[in-house]
Amino acid sequence: MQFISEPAPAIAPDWFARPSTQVAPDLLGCTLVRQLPSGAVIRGLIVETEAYAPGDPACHAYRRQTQRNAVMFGPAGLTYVYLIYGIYHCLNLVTDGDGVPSAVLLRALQLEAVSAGGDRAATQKLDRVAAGPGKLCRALQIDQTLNAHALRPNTALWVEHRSPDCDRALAQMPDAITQTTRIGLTQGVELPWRWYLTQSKAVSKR
DNA sequence: TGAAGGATTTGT
DNA sequence: CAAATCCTTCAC
Repeated sequence: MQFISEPAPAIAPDWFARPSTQVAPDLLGCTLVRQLPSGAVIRGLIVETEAYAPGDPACHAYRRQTQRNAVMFGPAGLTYVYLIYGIYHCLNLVTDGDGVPSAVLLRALQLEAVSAGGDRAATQKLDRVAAGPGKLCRALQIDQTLNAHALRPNTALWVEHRSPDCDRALAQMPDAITQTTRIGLTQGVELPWRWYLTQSKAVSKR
């Protein structure tokens, strides 16, 4: 079953103004849209997310507000992009109310095939290109210059709602979404705040 | 001012 | 399992 379909309405900032643990699973099946400076557009279905919340020792904002994590304390609907291990970038979407530091990490996308044309090998390869938070940002050419970006249609980055078909399919199938623990953390390891589309071939490894 | 370490990925 | 690689954070 494929969830990719026609462009759906863009998600408004208010939609993100809920706890990250609610937004994270709801983002599955939505489409992340990146418009490059050249005007080229890359679209990908969100297939894996993680939530970070207040009181969560793994959250960058756990200790206090700093210059880096400041955007997480702000209003919902903004991006939080940071550099990890000096090599990769990670893309978060800020959630919850103003003053409540929380966000959802986008861990994997199923990229929309532009001209795959039923090529099995090409499709399999495409499934791995954005499978992981670092690879996702590499594929979409996302770096710190996109930090604190407001998600709005026809800007550099925005998110579109699930298609009606996708929404229906996820609602009908109880096991369509898997909830489990987060990856790569040293703290908050036990919290089951990672979600992914169970059947997706584009989720991150490990 | 310095040192430790990280929400990752890749190759040995 | 260790390297790559650099920015952020915290300690002194």
